[in-house]
Order: sequence, then structure tokens, then C-alpha cells
Amino acid sequence: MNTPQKLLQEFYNRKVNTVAKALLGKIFVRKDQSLLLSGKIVEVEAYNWQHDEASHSFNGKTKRNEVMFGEAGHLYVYFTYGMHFCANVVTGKVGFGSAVLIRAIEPIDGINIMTLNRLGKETINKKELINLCNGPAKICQAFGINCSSNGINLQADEIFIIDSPEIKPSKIISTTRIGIKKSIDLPWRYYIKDNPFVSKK
DNA sequence: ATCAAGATTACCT
DNA sequence: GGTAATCTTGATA
Repeated sequence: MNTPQKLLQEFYNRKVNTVAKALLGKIFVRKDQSLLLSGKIVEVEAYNWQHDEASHSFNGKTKRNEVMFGEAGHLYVYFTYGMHFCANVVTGKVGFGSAVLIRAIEPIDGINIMTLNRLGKETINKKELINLCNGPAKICQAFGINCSSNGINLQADEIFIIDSPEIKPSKIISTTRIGIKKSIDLPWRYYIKDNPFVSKK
């Protein structure tokens, strides 16, 4: 049996749409001493620097988005709507400001902890399980991710992504992105076909 | 200094 | 389907 392999720098250091599709099916992991939380990435969105007005990086580097302009393979976490965090994986060359938003995860390990983080209780029914990580802010709440994780290196042991067999192109659906008002026509949202943990059809 | 918008979610009808 | 919650950031003056 092969040892699970952490994704390396070279995986992230490619074009954002390539990385976005490649991230589908991979295992997102948060480790903190005895704490182990993980789940399969089933939905993502790509945000680019050029020709993408919806991207935080479109108007250039600021204090908020500087991680996006840094090295690939780091985590960009931002706070929005006065109450939510969203997590992104930085991709491509330094200075290009591109990242992949993690939009939905199928929970695997630590479901009891995620349930506690999200719902304030330990038991969960089937419907609540489906709704546990099917949205970018829900993932951060379930995994306990906040701005203190902004900029961390995914090669380290706190938060990282483990390799897993590639999803076949025929199983990847590409649609327009959700919740944006600019560049709404770009088909840069990708999700795994027929997976019940995807946020929206 | 002021202000509007926001890569969302939960709860209402 | 509609909207309140809630506050940081970035743009403009």
C-alpha cells in the first residue's frame, strides 16, 4: 500500500485552471497535534489576475491580497461579509496573483469535530452531513480556519493536500462561478459530476 | 474621514 | 425567492 503523498510545490506552480481541475478529488487535511480533519475536494473556482475582474487580485497587490501574489502552494484566507472566511490555494508564478477557491468538501476524518465547529453539537443526520462543508465559508468554519492561517505554506504539517487518483475529464463539470457580479461569464467553476456534496448544480 | 461593496450563509415567506 | 447579519477593506475626498 502506498503512503499518502503530500502535493508538492510543482503541483501548484502551474496555470490556475489546470491546478483547479487537478485539485478535484484530492484530500484536504488540517492537522493540529491530536486533531485530524480531512475531506475530499469536490468543488473549486479559479481566480486569475489578468482578464478576471472578479478576482481580488485584479486591481493589483494590496495588503489584503498580497498572499495571492506570492509563491504557489500557500494558503490565501480572506474575511468577508463581516462574518465569513474563505480559503484559497495560491497557484502559478510569483507576481501573477492567481488562486483556487475551495468551494466544497466531502468530509472524511473528524466529522464529529467539524459538526461541533459548525453546529455546536456532536450528533449529525444525513442532511446535516451533506450541508457540513458544501460552501467556502462552511469549510473554514468546519475546519476551524481563520485569518491566522493566511499565508501558511501547504508543504508544512498544519494544513496540506494529499494526492489522490485524478478525476477523469468526463467527470468534471465546468460552469460559471457563484456569488460574483463581474466577469460572470467565465466558466471557471469546476466540480465532480454527481457528487452530492457539491454546493450547487 | 467617510462610505459602499463584498468569491456567504441562514432563515424567512 | 428574498434578505438580514455584520465588519473589513479599498477607493475616494
